[in-house]
Amino acid sequence: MNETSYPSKVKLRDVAREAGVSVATVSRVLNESPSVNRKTRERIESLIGAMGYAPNPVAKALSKGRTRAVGAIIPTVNHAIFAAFIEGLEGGLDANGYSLVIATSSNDKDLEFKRARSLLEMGAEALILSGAAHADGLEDLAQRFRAPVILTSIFDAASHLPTIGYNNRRLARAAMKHLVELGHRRIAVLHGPTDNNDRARFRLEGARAFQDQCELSFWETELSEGGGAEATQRLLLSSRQPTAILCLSDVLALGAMFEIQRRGLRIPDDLSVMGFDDIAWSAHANPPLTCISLPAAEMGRATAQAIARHLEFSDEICSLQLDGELKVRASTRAL
Amino acid sequence: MNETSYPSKVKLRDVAREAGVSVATVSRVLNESPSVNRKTRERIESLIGAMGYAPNPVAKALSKGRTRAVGAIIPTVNHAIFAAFIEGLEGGLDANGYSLVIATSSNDKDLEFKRARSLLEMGAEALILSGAAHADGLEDLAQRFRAPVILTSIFDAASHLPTIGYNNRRLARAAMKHLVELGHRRIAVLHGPTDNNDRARFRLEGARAFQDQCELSFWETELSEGGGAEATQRLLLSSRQPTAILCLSDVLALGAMFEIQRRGLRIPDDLSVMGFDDIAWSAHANPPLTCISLPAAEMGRATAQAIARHLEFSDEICSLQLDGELKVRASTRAL
DNA sequence: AATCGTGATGTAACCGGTTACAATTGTCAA
DNA sequence: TTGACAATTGTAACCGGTTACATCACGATT
Repeated sequence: MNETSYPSKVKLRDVAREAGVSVATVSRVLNESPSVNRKTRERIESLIGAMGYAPNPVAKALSKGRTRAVGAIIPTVNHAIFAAFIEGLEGGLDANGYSLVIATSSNDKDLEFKRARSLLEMGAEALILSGAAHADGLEDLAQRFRAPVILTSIFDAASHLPTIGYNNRRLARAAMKHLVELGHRRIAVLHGPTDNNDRARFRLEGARAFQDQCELSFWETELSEGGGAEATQRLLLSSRQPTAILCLSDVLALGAMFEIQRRGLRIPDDLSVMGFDDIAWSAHANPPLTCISLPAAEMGRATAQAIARHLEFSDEICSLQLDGELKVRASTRAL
Repeated sequence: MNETSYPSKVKLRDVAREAGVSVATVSRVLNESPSVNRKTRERIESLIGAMGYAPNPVAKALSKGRTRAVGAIIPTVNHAIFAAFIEGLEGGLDANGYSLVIATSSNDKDLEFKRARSLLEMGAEALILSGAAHADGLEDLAQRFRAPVILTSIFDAASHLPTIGYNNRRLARAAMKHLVELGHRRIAVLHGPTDNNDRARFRLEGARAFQDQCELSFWETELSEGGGAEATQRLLLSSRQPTAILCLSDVLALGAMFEIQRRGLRIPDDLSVMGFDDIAWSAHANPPLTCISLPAAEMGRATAQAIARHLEFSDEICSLQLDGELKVRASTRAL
């Protein structure tokens, strides 16, 4: 430490002066321009290290017209599946030199629009959203800022915006198929709010595809463990008891399992329970939860990759379908 | 829509030209300088609206020397308690016109240091960390960037950096006290990794305070539901069975409950279980989990407030102790 | 009438980088 | 010797705002 305790921020020009060259040359060294003499480059590089110079990213952003920031708006970070997604996303962006700015929408389209505007005004170079349904004008807005929009958590080949996610409808069908193949014919479907949440709607549609083959009942509730418990309580009081419950989100399944066991019923002997997401605890539940497993973290990484490639090399952002997977564990049984 | 589909970004100077004034005047209108003639101001304001002008935040940041971005580094977003914190933080910052940039450290000090550097180099005006233990030099680094550092999830009046959080030691003592008052004398304490995690260590110390009054055993495991299940499995095989398990994180408690019930034991009849955090599902578990409830979202909001006030009005950031609360539910019983 | 003060606005430097273009130097072939 | 050319480096405009300071018009004061 031979520096003063508060080295007033060293700038490009300071390095240049010290090195006896112009700012342009130092800038070239920083930007790995090939046309710098090797000795000069080395001298400047060591000087940069010695002086502890770090380029001001704001100035760089202004002159390059690039912020290297990406904005993501998710309904809530407080939900394991989004958290896993964010984790993958942040890791993937960071590895490519981008930073992630997060905002939450609480599934409110207007709020989402506001947050989108502020992210874009902040300089976000791309916008990551969840689901397919958004406020009118959001797309125009992003276009005005020339920021690509990527929809996640869903896959829709027909969407004119790129989607990176799963085919929720198909996966819900796969879940139903599993239950039906086990012999279940009376199935209760628990799901979160469907307005303002198209993923929930798609999953619901997938489940409904089996309406002819079995007796389905649908129970909407708040998307939380409490909601799962509450809906289960209701359905256990209904006249025709199901033999299986399909929860279109694992958090609902957790609540359902709690409630079922609270009533003294056994899973899967008295009632099969199936989830959707495969969040961290699902494999360790009692009994381990059969569910559709979604690669949320991978979705985050894939999204990061696609954005980085688009922003760096103008590669088109292609929709990408990630495969969910049926994880048969012990919470479902054949009738 | 009488604009072309891609209105090439309108700038301050465009508005100025259109209004027939200089850029300075328009800038004054934007910055609410009082010395602008009312009629001029109104004309410019309406023009700003009509032209859809939005100031470039990067340019503003460069000239003002302010980015209005705050960086937070948390171990993982994929954990309900951090997620709740982030939610409160993001909301609080947004309300004050700041944006939140998130990075994760995986409880790795070196990685945390790297992430801190990149956040600061990005222009973060403040740095929010978790816990008290950080890489050497991190504080110097932040000082060099003149960014205040706030430690969260802990409260330590003696820390020379401001801390906003709970007294983990005291709260762990409160948890133990509850169990002891219920008559428990053989207690197993489940906890996550303690190296690189001082919050875990503090909680552990708090629990250890009761070492004289009762027989304690400590079980370290991975901080996850799986870890909780695994440790519980081990401890249920041990020779001296505890009458109660204190889990120093709710996720561990969830795993523990699953495992206990998997073994056919009843909670709390055969074994009391207590948690620490009070995450979303805890109140709905079967049985509802007795635990120490931490106001994580409030911690986020308080942190946002403190930072905003510091950055706006240079108010000193004061340490703030938030009170956890013992929530007695049904997973513990008197012996 | 000359001076002064005040409110409103303009001018231009500045924030800290990037980069097009100009300038300089040295090398080599004609 | 000299012109052409390549390699290196410098100059200065530019990114889009902010703001200190200068300027100007106009009514009030003496």
